[in-house]
Amino acid sequence: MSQKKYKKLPRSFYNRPTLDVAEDILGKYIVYHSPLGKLSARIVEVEAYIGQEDSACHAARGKTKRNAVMFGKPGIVYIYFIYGMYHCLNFVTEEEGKPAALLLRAAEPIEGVEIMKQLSPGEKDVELLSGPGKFCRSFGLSREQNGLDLTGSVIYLEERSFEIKNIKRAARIGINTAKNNLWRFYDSDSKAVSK
DNA sequence: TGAATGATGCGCT
DNA sequence: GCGCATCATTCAT
Repeated sequence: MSQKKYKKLPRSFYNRPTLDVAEDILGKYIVYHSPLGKLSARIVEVEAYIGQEDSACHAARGKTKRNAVMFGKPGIVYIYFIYGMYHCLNFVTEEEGKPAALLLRAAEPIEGVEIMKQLSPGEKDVELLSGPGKFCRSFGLSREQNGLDLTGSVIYLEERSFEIKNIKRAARIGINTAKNNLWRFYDSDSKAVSK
């Protein structure tokens, strides 16, 4: 299977202020070599969660077993279980010791669409990844993938093009505190943004 | 078409 | 126990 060699994003991409990474990550491609086959998608929506200054962040009240990877190196995957049936995928940002991450909320399916449909039966293509819980379900991600390194070969981000994005900012969804922080970033041109 | 609600497990007070 | 970085379904307007 020959194809163009794309640039895998290095750890330095994640080792920056989280809000900067949030803007830059829109339009990037996430690639996951799952047990079922290769999956990829174009990122169109993320939210920032930034440790100390953010009461809505899981890490705001200190390090625990659950949020430990947020305190570690940038460029690591943080996956947690929520509402008894869903998982959410995050990318750890900022230097080691400073807990911060980006929640991947939505993406457009690119490769492995048939596998995603198998994991999320009955969904229309554009809805397969249009929400954080749906993304993890369609990608087959769970806590077993927590802590994976984005600079490895299993899951990583790629730069594939420099297309124009129409980036909008808004308040985060499903959050009760720190509503004044407009830390949800999304591409308003995309039909795959969450509801 | 928008608001309310049930499903369901786990981490924290 | 309670609340949660969700989603699909039900019910009311």
